[in-house]
Amino acid sequence: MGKEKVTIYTIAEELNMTPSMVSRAFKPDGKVNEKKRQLILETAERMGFEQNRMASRLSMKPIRIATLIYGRFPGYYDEMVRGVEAASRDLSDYKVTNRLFVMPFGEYSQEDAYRVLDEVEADKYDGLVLHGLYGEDVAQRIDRLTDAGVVVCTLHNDILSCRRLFTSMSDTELTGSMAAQLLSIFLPPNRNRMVLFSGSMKSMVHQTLSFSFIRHAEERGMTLLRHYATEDYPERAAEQVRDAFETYSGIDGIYISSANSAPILRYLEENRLGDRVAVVASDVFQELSAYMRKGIVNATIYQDPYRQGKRAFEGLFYYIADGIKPNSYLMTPPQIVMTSNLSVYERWKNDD
Amino acid sequence: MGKEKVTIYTIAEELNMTPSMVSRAFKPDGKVNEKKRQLILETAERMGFEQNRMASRLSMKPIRIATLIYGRFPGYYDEMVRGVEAASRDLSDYKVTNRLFVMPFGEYSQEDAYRVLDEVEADKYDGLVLHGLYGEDVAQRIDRLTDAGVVVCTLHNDILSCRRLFTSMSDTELTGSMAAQLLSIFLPPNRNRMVLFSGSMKSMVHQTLSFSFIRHAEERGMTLLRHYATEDYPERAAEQVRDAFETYSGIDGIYISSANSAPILRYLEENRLGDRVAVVASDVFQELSAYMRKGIVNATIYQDPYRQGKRAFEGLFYYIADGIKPNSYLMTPPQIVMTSNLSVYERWKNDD
DNA sequence: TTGTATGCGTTATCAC
DNA sequence: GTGATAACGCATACAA
Repeated sequence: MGKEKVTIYTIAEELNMTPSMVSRAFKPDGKVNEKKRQLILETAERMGFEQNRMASRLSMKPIRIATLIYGRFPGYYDEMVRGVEAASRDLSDYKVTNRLFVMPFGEYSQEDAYRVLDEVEADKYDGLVLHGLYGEDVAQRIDRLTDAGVVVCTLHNDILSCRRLFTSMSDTELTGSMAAQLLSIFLPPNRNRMVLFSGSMKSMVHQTLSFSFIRHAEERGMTLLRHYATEDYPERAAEQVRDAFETYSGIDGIYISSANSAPILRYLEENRLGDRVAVVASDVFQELSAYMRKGIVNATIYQDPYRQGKRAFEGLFYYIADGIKPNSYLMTPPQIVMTSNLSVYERWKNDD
Repeated sequence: MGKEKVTIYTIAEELNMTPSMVSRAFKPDGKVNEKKRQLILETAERMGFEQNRMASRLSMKPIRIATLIYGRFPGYYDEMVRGVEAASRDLSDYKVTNRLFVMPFGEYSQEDAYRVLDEVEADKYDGLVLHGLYGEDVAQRIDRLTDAGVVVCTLHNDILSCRRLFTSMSDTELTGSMAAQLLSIFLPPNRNRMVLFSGSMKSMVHQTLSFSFIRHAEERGMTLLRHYATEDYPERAAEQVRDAFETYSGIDGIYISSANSAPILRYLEENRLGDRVAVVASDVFQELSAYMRKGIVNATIYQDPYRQGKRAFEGLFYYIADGIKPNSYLMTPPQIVMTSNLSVYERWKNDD
């Protein structure tokens, strides 16, 4: 079994060619006689050659990626940032670097964010991970970046009709279905009237999520009393939950499909509705943890922002470095969290 | 911000030394004047030097790791193997190779497995991932391997009182607690009598798992009628489930903490107990999937054997390559699976 | 199109 | 201890 390591030298020797010849044969645009290329590729295959991407990248110029996070909920986008940074660290030996711009929604204006895009374009970065920017303007900017040679991927949200390479997001269709099943489990026997609090209907993510939930909830025989779009504004959510309980007498369950759950849960606590109403929430952050432990929230659906961020950066790198085109959507499966496994997801306590 | 890449050359130049000097300063046993070493380390820190492990590994000799899987349930150990292979692939650029020995329990004897250990020792592998071997003999063999310079980690199960470096396994304490909560949720109202079917009590894994479950179940007010240890034998499980329902009249719930669930579920189906008895099972494999879809199983706890395998190999590599000592236990958190998210875990359908 | 020479960042070897 | 020099495996500018 004494199989020697097979390199481009081994192959070159076997074929009486030079190593550079072999090297070039693997680059799609390398200048090589097509016949020889075929020959090289075949014998490489036969000899069990495996490119050492390490040595390869070592002799190539560094890859520069920028990450712009225009985030709403710190507990959420912090995790995405951690994921991006983890990927960047894991791949740093391949000479990729990440330039990170974290701009919380309240502290920075949209103009500030656009200025970063300018910089990314001017500095000719190789790739961009983009989160939290929406709308037609952004679509155009992304196309401009793409034309300038910057590969763009969006994180957590997609931006339609533009030439971003892919989107790394949570599987919203799946999330809706899981939420429906969870809520149906926690609903009191023979009771099935519930309310949905979602994010903004201008966002694709929340659209598909809401749609999926409603569909699956109906399949399970639940009745949707009302769908409130909180638009990610806490005050809005506070008003709406009050409205809900004033308008409808028998609310048995609530699904909060965005991270904007605190005002709603506070209302439930203050009005001692905790064990009368089944609640399924989204994500895991400090405030929510507390409500879970108090028994206000029965379960929550963790969207794994860490993994979303990680996969975004990785996808970008593998495309830029190796030309491996990822699927248009990298869907990260969400996970079910209840009190028994809550500690696993309280990342601010762990240090892994 | 035009920070040049800082390499050992940059540092050497700064200090009027040679690159070799700098390189040696980072190796604990490198021959360097202690004062100079300090100086080098400090300026490296100051200049923001980051070792390129890629270039480093490139000039070092390959690392050889062997993986021995003496597995019981194909659906389970196949996933572990996939995880090990994924890690091996991801790290292959660092010149690590994996020699894989998969020996199904029925087809191979313990002697066959021991022979592999001999080979690993004789061939002076750098590391070994070991799964499915138990007992005092193995402990001694592991110590011998360790003395011979082979770093050993165990996968899925620990082996006590031996000098294995670490164990990669699922978090059994957590699993027990999750199982208890899940079962309590699915139990019919005001009913709480349940039975536990576990693996062998000779195995640490199943001991702590059972113990954790029983403790948490009691905390939640459930009554354990009986604890059967199926010893991983299907026939045994079949007998025991019959015995259980003949002996106890009001069984409300069942937790099956091992992968040996098929005979039990078949019994439930044949006797139309599906919607009278709440069932929480373990892992995800084809047969179980079917029972979930039929409504016999309410939920299952996925132990993520893929990740367990991946982390085992990675841990070994990082220790051998960089001397980074992992925790004694790498605990992989289990995940909750119900019909709505079942498809995510049906790996035999997916090809990621 | 093909070959040569050089570089990528680090370690190992072997003189000094 | 210290300093040259040759690897490691591959890509590429440049010459042929």
